[in-house]
Amino acid sequence: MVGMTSDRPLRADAARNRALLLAAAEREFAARGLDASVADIAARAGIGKGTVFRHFPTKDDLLSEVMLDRIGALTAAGERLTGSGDPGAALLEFLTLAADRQQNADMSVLQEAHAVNERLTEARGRMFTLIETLVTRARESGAIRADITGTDVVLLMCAPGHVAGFAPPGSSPDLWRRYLAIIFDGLRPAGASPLPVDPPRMS
Amino acid sequence: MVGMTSDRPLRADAARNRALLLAAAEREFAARGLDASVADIAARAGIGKGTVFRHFPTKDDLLSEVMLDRIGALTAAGERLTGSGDPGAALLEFLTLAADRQQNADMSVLQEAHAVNERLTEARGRMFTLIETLVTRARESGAIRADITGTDVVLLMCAPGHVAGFAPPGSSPDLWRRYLAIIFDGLRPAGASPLPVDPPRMS
DNA sequence: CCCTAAGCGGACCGGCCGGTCAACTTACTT
DNA sequence: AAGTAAGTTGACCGGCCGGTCCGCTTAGGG
Repeated sequence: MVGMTSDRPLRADAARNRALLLAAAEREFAARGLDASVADIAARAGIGKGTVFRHFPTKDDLLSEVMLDRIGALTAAGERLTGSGDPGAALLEFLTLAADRQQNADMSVLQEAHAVNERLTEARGRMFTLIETLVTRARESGAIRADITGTDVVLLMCAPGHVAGFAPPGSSPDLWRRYLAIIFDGLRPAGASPLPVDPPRMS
Repeated sequence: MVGMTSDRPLRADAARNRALLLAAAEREFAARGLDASVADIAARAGIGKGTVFRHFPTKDDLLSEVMLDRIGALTAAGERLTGSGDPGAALLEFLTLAADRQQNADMSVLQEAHAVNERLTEARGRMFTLIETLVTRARESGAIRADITGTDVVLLMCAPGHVAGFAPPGSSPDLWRRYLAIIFDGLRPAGASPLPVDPPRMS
């Protein structure tokens, strides 16, 4: 019996604290990346540090759970787009959703993938498959150039948020949209120059 | 008398150690970013940790010196390109040099600019001016679209290395060239879509 | 209402890291 | 060759962080 998670239902206060904790962790990781400390997360949630470790045996487990939520939501939204009549617009919409996450560049934490949590890698795989589908359709419809692969898009999807993160503090919180537009233009067939290196293969 | 650095010439062994230290720091920062520890840098250089702090009062000062070297070399190379007859190619060549730095994504450390070292901000400013020049000429020659500013390029210049850094371990060390080509295509006039947000203003 | 197990929390531990220091070594001067 | 200032070094310090633990609180069933 490996992997059984639900022994019994959570007590009411525990469930509330767990939700507070996850929300706080999401905000804290978004703001400070992997350097966010467990103590700070606990403080932001208004609970004790020990309680964090009661809910998640490890900081990495907490991070995994947060990422799982995000990836799940993004994948679900993306899957709803696969039926769109305009594959190019669908891919752009998906990338917009992916880069949005309140202009944080931390979704990239996903890609580092230190925690090899089983459920997380599975969710990752599901999202990669989705992206492959969106990219294939966009490619076949002529919306993006022929030599772009799903892996390319996986690697590029967090770049707008990351790039915009370097802007000086006063800048528009929507700046990532500017760089998404530029990068997506680079994926279009118009005026495409030949690409010098083969795309990587994802594990 | 503020800013006088050269009281007297360094002793021979001290000069040698300083060079070893800077080389080791460059490699270590490139490999592990800001998380590189002073002890590891010292070990890589084959010197004691105390010696590091004799040469640089602070880890940030050491980092600043390394960045200063890099920015200086890159700026010098870039200034040699401003005379080129093909402004578009000159900009692309500059971006290639910038992203190259052995495919490390850590040049971005520059942009975070925690250390407000006076010389470093000056070097930064000189490089920004250079980039502005290269971009203006490329824009006026029609090599890149009209709505791209120097600031855009400053923010985008490290993206290829950063993006390629997420690729699985076995990938080509030249993968950044692929993403530089894609992003640069996004800067070209052909098939450009209107940009949704104004560019930021650099301090 | 009361009992108990589930949940909570903060003091505590070991390890790491940036930075200091005083004892030791070594390159240059005369 | 000898003196000395410059340079080196590793033990050491304080602070932070992930993770543990045990005494306390409280939800919720009977």
